[in-house]
Amino acid sequence: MNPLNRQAIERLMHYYYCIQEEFINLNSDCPVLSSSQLAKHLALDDSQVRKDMAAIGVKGHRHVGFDANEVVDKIRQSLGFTQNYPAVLLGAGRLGGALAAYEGFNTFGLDIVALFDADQRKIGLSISGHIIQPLEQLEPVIKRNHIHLGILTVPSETAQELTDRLIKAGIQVLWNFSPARLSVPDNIFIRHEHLFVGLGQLSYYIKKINNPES
Amino acid sequence: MNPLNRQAIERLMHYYYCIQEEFINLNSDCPVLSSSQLAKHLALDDSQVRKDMAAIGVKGHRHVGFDANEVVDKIRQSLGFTQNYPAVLLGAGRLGGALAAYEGFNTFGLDIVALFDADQRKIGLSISGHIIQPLEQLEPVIKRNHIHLGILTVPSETAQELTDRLIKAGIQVLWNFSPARLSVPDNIFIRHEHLFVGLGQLSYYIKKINNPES
DNA sequence: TAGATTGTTAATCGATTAACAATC
DNA sequence: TAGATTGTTAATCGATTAACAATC
Repeated sequence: MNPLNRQAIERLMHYYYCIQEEFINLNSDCPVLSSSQLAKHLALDDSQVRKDMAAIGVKGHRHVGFDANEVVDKIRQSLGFTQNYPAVLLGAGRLGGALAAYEGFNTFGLDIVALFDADQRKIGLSISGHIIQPLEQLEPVIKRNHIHLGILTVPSETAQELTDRLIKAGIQVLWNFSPARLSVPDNIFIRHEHLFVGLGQLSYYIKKINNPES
Repeated sequence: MNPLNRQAIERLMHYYYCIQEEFINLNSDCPVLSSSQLAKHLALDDSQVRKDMAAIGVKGHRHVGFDANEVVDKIRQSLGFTQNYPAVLLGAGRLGGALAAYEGFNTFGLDIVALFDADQRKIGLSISGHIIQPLEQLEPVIKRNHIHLGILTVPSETAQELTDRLIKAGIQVLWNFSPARLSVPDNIFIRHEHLFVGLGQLSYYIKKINNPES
């Protein structure tokens, strides 16, 4: 199977969410969707949808469409949701707490097994079933549980230092919510959720509302 | 001035953050940067940087580079950070609280003036100086303060309904943190922070670690 | 001056869209 | 069957990269 590029993975995620919301369990036990239906929901071209289906090995039925359950299964296989993967979360503030408490992520295989915080006063507190641990426990917990994924919801000042510790302890995939641009070795995969980037678009659009000609 | 596309705005935001971190106030009161320096920091091509500078009207100096302060100023003007813009935030949960409390957004002109929640028990509580108000106050607050931007950190079940109310009340720009795909009229700008999309990439990469050949 | 850097045009690249034969 | 839908190749489009003259 050819590797999936960034855009394809993003589209697959939208298909996955959309199909479960709109096509599954509505009024049929064998729901069917056509490429043009799905394309319309997500504002894509229908041949794009058919290419993506081919990329994950779903065969459609001419004159009928694709089997919605099969599409969902193949997306789960292609993106790896069939196996749960454990993660550590660093920074048990409001954002970290929100991520730890959000159950919707389970659907995608994510299993946050441990929370850490530098603030001594938070140690021992519990967020939706997880006890906040001190950073000294970071390395043993990662090794004991064979964890590959680290989630960073810490202030940008400590983000690089903690990233280095995570990588040293064996973490290979990072999900960064701090505004910091972190440097990591080539073999480490890092996804940044740089929320401030979105503000650029919002601000630009608001400026245009107030100032239509410029 | 030509309109800026999505990618250009995103790059400008990274320039803005990077320049303030790395170039300003280090050891000079007239800091200078070359397109290749900036490009290296952000893993871009240097001609891309020069094109972006041209797009926002910054003139470089041959043999020298660009004036860092001028670049920052022109980005602020181009994206509209020079004027603060007020916003309402709906959903004072952990994520909403994190956004309301994050001061870094002020740098980009964002000013969250009011928090709302459907939960009666939260009404009157305060998050970093903002009192949580009941949803009945939504329309009068938006109109009184001439607010254009609405931030949604509510569960996906109520997201569409609240979106409709916001638009009716005059909101033209939306920042959506719920996983819902919301339908809005063509003249409304909406930016989705669909965090679950990132999980697709993380999961796919973790699968490849465990399973390198496939 | 020579070397370095911008500014801009041309070339390349990759992703998206269009088209259409195959076929149920 | 006729109409609808897939599967796939070709065409288009837009963004990125390369190249290089201008010049401080």
